[in-house]
Amino acid sequence: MSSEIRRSMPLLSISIVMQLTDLTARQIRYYEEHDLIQPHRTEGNRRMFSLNDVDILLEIKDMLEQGINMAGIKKVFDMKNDPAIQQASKEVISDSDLRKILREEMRQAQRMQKTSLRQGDLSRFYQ
Amino acid sequence: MSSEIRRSMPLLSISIVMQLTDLTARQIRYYEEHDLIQPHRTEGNRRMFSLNDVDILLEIKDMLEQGINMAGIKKVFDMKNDPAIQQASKEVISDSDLRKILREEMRQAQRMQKTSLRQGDLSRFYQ
DNA sequence: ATTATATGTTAGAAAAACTGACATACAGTG
DNA sequence: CACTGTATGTCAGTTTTTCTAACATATAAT
Repeated sequence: MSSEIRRSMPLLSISIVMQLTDLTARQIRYYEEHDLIQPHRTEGNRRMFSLNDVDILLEIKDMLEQGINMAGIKKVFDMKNDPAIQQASKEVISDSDLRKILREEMRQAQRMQKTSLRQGDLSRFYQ
Repeated sequence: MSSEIRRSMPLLSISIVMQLTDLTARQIRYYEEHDLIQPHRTEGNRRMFSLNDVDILLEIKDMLEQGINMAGIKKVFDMKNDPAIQQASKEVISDSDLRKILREEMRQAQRMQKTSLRQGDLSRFYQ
């Protein structure tokens, strides 16, 4: 999809992403360390972020504020990328893991709603 | 207009603008020197460009390739910003200046067409 | 032949970003 | 209560990026 290509263009330096997300450089790098984002690198090894990355960072921020930890956030993103898990089909996640995630999601249900809204926050920056 | 605000947000470093426009840093700074763009500055004095700036740079590039010089480009932008000149009304530009510009525009008419298209080139980067 | 224009190149300085290490607040657990 | 793990702060030393200013140069205009 060409719109994916656009939104995934690595145009933004870390300082701009800090402003856009209100996260510290430390936090952004930490989330990368945990594989939640994979910013592009320049020849000189500087991180370059796409608008997609910024969206993801805003989601991470919201979920953290809701008390979900890295592991939980990772699972949530995994679920997004693989709808199969929603059918509880061939997923490689243990039953206890799955129950844990679902329980968490239940408990945070209303606030998750707020998260979904928050996701759209960045739309004002492109188009 | 809020869409103006979006497109005028200074998000891009000069190296990214170089990639996007295929201009050198020297060229970009030279055009700024001639007041064709006014990039924002960080606290540390680094230039930060908006998508609008990039569009303008692409227009400058096209016009230069068509043989229009800085002065001509300046006038073209002035005309854009002040539609009054199109009516040849209260403009502060001398008659000879005006004739010169118009002659230039005539001669480059077909290619100016191409320029207008070129302006839209960047649309693929936002939305 | 001279001048002006647009751009290249270089040097030295300053800002921004990187990694890695150590510090710490807070939550959860035995 | 002491202990541990998690997410983040902070600092040091280094590298990359960007800045200005100056000088060089090719091409076009006079």
